[in-house]
Amino acid sequence: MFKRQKPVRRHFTPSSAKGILTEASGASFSVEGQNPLCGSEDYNVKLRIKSFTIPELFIEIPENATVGSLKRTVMDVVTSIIESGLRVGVLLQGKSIQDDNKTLRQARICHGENLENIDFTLECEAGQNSSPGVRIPEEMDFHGADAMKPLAMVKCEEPLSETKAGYNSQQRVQASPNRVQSEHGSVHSRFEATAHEASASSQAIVPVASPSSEALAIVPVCKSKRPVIGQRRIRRPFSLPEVEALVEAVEQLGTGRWRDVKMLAFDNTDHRTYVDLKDKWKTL
DNA sequence: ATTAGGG
DNA sequence: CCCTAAT
Repeated sequence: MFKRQKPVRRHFTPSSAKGILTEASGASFSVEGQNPLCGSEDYNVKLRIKSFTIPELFIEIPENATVGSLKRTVMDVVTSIIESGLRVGVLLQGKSIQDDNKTLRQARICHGENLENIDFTLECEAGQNSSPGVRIPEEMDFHGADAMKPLAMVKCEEPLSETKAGYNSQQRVQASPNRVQSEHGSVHSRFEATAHEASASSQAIVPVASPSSEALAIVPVCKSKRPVIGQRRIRRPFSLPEVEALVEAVEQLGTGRWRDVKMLAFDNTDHRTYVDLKDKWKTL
């Protein structure tokens, strides 16, 4: 007989998301110098970020997994990136601009400069500032991801430590435009996922790019959940696909077997516990 | 660790 | 979603 498998903690490591500017050929912001207001010194630099793209998402999932679980896995990765708290970084010519007090002009982000190589990066917060009210934009625009070039892969490993509490990482990721290449090798690892009969296990690895230099030391991952204990989880309304998956699972298993429902339909969805599923069913 | 319900 | 008593 087999005992029910215990829930495995999976780590989807969010690593990075890069902001790319796309416009015609790659970079996508337009810089214009105008000076509507003042004198000769007042130019406005217009930077338009059309979309944020996740450089490369590397997911390893068994062939017998369902398309739905694949989608949820991807969603989980993306969500955890956002959920973990993000900070914006600016890189010009591959160099990270650290001094927040510089004016754009001092940082050379201004009219007359070559702004073809500016990058906006999204970095995970080191866990300290988790604002309770972090919202997850349900409609973040990630299109165009396939246009990116792989940069570096980060490997996510299962922390030896047990709890999520211990990981605050500054996983930062960078993105660099296609032109920037780094010569880092890519490594990836898998997580132990428990697979069961038909249950699908999946591991997701998120790549990170380490661009130019120092700024990014990549670190494992923080389970995306903030280490802060008593933190109330952010509210994440069930999406239609989730509701459908829940309904289908309950149709098969019935009520009262939430752990199985979780395994059947949400096995790779870390943020939905069987208690959550039970609660959702209650409100349906 | 799970289930079942109230908070 | 959280908290918990009861399994």
